[in-house]
Amino acid sequence: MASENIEDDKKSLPLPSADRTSYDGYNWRKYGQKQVKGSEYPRSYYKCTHPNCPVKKKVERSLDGQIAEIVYNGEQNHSKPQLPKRNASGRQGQGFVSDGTGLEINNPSLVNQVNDRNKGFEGRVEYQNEVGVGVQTTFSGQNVP
DNA sequence: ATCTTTTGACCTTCA
DNA sequence: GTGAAGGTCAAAAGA
Repeated sequence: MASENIEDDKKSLPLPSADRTSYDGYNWRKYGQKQVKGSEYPRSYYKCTHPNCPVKKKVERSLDGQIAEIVYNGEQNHSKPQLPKRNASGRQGQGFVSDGTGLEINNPSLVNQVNDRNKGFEGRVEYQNEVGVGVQTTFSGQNVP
């Protein structure tokens, strides 16, 4: 594999997942695309498809098809969707109903900032990460004094 | 039929 | 108050 597959073949995914863009465990719906100044690449805007999910995601790609920058806005208020969960008939108890990733939902400062539309703050900045348990909270800028 | 993606226009914010 | 850049919404098409 030299370096192709940039915009072709989309029906040959041996993996059960990776249906949407950058599979990170959540479902995103693209709601816009704009070209920002200073960058030759267009920026894509995604929003969580869950109800009551004020989570937004900004994704910028490079010509190589690699993620140049991913900016997450806000936090998931609900757990991850049940993807590879096959429940045969006769299921009742749920011993593992909590988040499958262990993502914590307690960021008053972040929510406050986002809610107040604070400037000089970009919520969370994350780079290409793997799915499963790669959820680190990296804060950029300054926090409340 | 449902859902997602795509594009244009409009709105918001900062200087 | 205007301009520019960025951000968001809506309608239509495709899968």
